[in-house]
Amino acid sequence: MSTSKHAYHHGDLRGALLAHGLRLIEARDADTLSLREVARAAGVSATAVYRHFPDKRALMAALADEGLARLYEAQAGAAAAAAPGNAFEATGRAYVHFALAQPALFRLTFAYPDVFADPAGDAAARLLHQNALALTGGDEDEAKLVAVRAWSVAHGLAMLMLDGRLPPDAELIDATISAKGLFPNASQGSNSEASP
Amino acid sequence: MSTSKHAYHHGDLRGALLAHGLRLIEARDADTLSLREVARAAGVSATAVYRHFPDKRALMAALADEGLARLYEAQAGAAAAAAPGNAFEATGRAYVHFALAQPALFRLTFAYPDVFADPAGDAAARLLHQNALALTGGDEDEAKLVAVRAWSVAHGLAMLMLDGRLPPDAELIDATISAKGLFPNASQGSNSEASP
DNA sequence: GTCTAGATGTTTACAGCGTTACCATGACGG
DNA sequence: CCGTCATGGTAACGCTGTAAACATCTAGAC
Repeated sequence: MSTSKHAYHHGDLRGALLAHGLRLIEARDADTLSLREVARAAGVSATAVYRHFPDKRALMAALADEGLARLYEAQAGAAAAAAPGNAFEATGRAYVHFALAQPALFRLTFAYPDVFADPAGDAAARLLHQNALALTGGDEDEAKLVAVRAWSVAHGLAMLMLDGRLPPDAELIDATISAKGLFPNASQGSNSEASP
Repeated sequence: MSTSKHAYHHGDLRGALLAHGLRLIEARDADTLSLREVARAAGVSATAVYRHFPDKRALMAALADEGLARLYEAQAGAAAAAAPGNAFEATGRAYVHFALAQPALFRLTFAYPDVFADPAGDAAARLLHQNALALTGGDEDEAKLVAVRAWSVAHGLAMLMLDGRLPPDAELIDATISAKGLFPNASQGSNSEASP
């Protein structure tokens, strides 16, 4: 564990590869990140990567893991900062804004299905489920459906905006991700400003 | 116009390339179609493609055009076959089912934003707008929002299923793409929801 | 009919990619 | 001190998209 800068052995090449990979993909629009480019950024030969990841897919999946974690953080932060009744909408807005802010990372996050047993994925799913449950007043079956719909709306809106099919306007996001518009007859429990 | 099998000049290489490209991409899961593979399938050298398309992107965009046309046909067919009140839901279901049936073509369709001035895109947008307008009872502003929401739900659900985030169940599609669930207070004017 | 110009095809080549086989270095346990 | 093994590098293979130069067929002018 030398951690010296000019060591033949890197010390923590795996971490360095992930860090450089994230740095590279954040300043990018499409997910055109190459294994060789990441190795180059880390100042290492391309084949050195294979000592830490079996193939490119594994490297990208690790980056996708980190992307999912950041997406969850953005959502959780937005939910915590929002008023109690607006937490669900806030997470949805944060989801789409995250996608627009870091398009390549967002795409990468969903391009690699290996993120199944990911803790961040679990946390995000839990947050979504809780929000849905609050909206349905405890109805489990209805909450599952609401969760799928909410996720689909946010994900679809993000994708269509990223793909240039819809204008990436903040107002359009707000209007689309609207609990009142999407789930008008929900939440006898915790709704704040229900229709009079 | 020889159309003989051994002609030096192909006759309609552009059309042949598109046909072979579509045939190849239909039997595929990811959008990993290469220009050289299409050329090989057409029995032609790779660089011959450049006499008909400026680069690979243009070839893929042309394939995406055809994909969009087929997606629209699937939707229009489903709308025509459905009962009058269920046309909107039917188009949404057809959208997701098309994505599941031809994942690579569906992905390709949205991966190339050059399909802006496409007639099929216009037709699909018109169909969506009409369906939304019927649901809102003529309210234009509300119809635009409903259209965006419906598109987002269908597109997001399709993408999440293609990416292995949601199980590709027909029942889940039916339950999610439900006009009663998504737009419960529709078809009666529905203007009790306007924002402040 | 012949000639010529342009459209359409081929061959060759180049740089970049992911990946494998093999070699080099150096950290660590005996 | 020395061997072993994790961790690095080099060379090479087949693939990709694409440019340059060359070949062939077609179409119109005379």
